[in-house]
Amino acid sequence: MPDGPVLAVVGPTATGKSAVAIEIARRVRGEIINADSMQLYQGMDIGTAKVAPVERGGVPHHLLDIWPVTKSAAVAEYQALARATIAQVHARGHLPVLVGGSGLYLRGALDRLEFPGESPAVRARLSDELREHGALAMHRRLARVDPAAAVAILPSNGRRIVRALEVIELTGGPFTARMPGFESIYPVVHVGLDRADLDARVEQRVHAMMAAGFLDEVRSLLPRGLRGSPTAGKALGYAQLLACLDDGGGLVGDLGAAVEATARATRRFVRRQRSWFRRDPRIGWLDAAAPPGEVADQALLAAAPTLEVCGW
RNA sequence: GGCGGCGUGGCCGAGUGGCUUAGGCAAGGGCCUGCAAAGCCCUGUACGCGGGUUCGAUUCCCGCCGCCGCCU
Repeated sequence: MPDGPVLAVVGPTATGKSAVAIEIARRVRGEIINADSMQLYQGMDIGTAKVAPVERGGVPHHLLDIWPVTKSAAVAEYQALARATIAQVHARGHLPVLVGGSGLYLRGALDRLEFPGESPAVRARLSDELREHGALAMHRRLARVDPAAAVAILPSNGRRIVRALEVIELTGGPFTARMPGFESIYPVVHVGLDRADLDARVEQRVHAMMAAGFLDEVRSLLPRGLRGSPTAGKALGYAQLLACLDDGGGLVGDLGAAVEATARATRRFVRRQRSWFRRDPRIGWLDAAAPPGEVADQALLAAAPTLEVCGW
């Protein structure tokens, strides 16, 4: 008996994935599983465009608000959680609908991907060394212990060099810097959403977020340790707004400039997301400019053969 | 009308008589196995117009146009 099917709704931010996913879930008794690395955090609602409970249309949502803002995100951990959640949804006889724009998280959940271990202590030490000696020196070291990895990782990419050295030190084996092929462990239907007017929507959305109290949200996260948190504090908008606030929540920066910077950074992010998803041949793209209900119908039409094979 | 300054690639902004001609931002493309809304890489021959000087001008000279400031 094959595993149950999974529907993945992917694509760049601000494209309307959440609404479409809810429409899909309503039609097929689906349950939504978040695949957005930042919506995993508690208290980050407005800035991550998290769907409010009342707007979820009675559809169960999983893996939202599971981490405190201070926690450093971890794909491997997410992978385990996502797979466990998928199994639970299957057990209920429902369709898991994975929604999000975090490419690596999506692949971690759905694809044959295994993450080697991590050690905060080793990582911290290597990061210190990186700061002290620079990326080039670290890259030379990597070249000595794992020439293949050194070839795959650019000498300027300190972060990946550190991770490679960390894995090598932990496992004693070489670091595989190559992503495996696109091979899912479930029968997955990948639905990609995109639209031509994204830049304008991003601009609009940032302003809407500000009007909805984004700044106060960031303020409220100050005592919870948002500033200086390794992952959450670097999220789009949060980083820019944080720079405008002192530790007491007082406004010390140019808010207008921060908003513009956020919109710009988001546009750049959209480009990176497109470049990531573009090369995944499994994704079937739909124009998200149509109403969510229609897009959902199209998505289910595309998914029908796979669902049928799985006995849906 | 006079005097002075300016006019550089989408924007900002250095600079130079020739040595493929800064930099930043924006934009586009790409990479990506544990911070991934992160991190990293690649891509721009432009000097207002017309003459002149010169082997050679975006850089010097003259004129014109435009902008800015001051003066009358």
